[in-house]
Amino acid sequence: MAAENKKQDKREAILNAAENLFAKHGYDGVTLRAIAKEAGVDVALANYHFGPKRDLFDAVLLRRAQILNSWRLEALEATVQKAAPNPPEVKDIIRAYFEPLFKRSQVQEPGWKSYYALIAYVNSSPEWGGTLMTQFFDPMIHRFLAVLKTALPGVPDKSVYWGYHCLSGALTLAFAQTGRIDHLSNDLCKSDDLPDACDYIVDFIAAGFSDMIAASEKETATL
Amino acid sequence: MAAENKKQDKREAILNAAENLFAKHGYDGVTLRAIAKEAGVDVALANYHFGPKRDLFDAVLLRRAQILNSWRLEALEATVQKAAPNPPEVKDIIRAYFEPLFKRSQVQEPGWKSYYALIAYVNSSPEWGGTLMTQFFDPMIHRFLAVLKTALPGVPDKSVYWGYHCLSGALTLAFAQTGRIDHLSNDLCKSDDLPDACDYIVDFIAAGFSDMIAASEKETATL
DNA sequence: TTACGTCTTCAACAATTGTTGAAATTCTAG
DNA sequence: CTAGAATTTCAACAATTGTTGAAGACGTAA
Repeated sequence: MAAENKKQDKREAILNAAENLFAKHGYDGVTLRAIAKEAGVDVALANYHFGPKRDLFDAVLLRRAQILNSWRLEALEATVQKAAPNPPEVKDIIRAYFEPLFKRSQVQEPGWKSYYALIAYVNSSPEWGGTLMTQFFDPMIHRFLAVLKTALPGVPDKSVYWGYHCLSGALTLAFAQTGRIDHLSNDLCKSDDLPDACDYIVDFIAAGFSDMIAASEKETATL
Repeated sequence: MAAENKKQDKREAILNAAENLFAKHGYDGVTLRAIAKEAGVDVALANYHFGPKRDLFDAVLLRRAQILNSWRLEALEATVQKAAPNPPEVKDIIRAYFEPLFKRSQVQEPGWKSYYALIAYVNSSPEWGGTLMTQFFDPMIHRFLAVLKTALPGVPDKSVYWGYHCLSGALTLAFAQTGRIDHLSNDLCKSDDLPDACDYIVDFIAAGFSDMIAASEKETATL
């Protein structure tokens, strides 16, 4: 069985090994020899398939990026459709942003977990956070922000962007799965139980945005 | 002038260079030779003062950790005192957690900015996020959580801890100063303008916690 | 089979890594 | 000034790094 994947077997094995190791130790913390060893493959093969080390890193990032974007855009547009012609509820928009990443059955696979940890590494790296995230995820995020603004009439853009910053930070830290929240909470919270984390984070973030509406209403009332 | 700091001049120069470079490129992305060059010092000197590379990394982290903890505990206890015998407002507690890091004049120095970026790197690293952060910051954080719980009566601990997760994620991403929010917002938000970021983040996070009170009251009302 | 293009390994390269012992310099106490 | 200690540099080490060209193994179509 599974005879069809034999051809690109080792190529995929290299990507998997690289994904896992880069996520754990960062770009510079991983050697091509470590990747080759974990993939059960000679060192030179990585260079043959992907070129220099840096290109392999990009290949790992790219492999799952479009899948991720399509999951989220799909959920977002469904939310928009459902509420039309009104704008969706804030919480439904936030849910559309998180749930595809946290509640699909696939995301419990080690491959996706490694990928998430890798995204966390990239997003909080001063070296690549600005450029690589932009390159892979910006169109999806701009669509998300546009929809979010329709649900937050009268709220200044600056507040929305800083709100997104908080959202992104919470998401990034969840992706990192450092086990820190487990330790702090005496294992009341499990950082690798993504579906469970999702509900709490969505509630918290949605409340932050919803409060902006109340604040802006209060402000206009006093004018 | 400044004759007194001559003795430990180069030792400090090594710490400063290491802080700056580790923050930018991570532990494995920096060589001792790069640190020595930036410090204007021979390679061997780092080893003489700090031992192996890993110990230098710890020394960098340790140098400012206690200062940070004392700033925050000071602000927190002042908030507690002011409100006594009642628990403080949620927003005042959050403010005590953020403002010492964002609004002191010192924190605009490049040294502190590098240190913050380094904390961001450590906190979101699966390799060290669990252990190093615990080692340096846990007592302060537990005190903070204890005070926060007094302001959130009836709120389940699990919600509080996940709320802290969101808080920590937002703070960590702000520390990283990747410039991403600048780009997303067309420079409406500046990731290196920490005092400005502080107000928005505090409002957002405080709203997330405050909403827990409303949610728990609603729940008990329906019983 | 044979021949050919793709995939994989082997062996080796120049460069760089963290670390160390000895020499040179600077500081400090008497 | 002098002796001894602390600091700093110099030179070199064994190990590891990413990369490469040639040789081998594999699959496939004639």
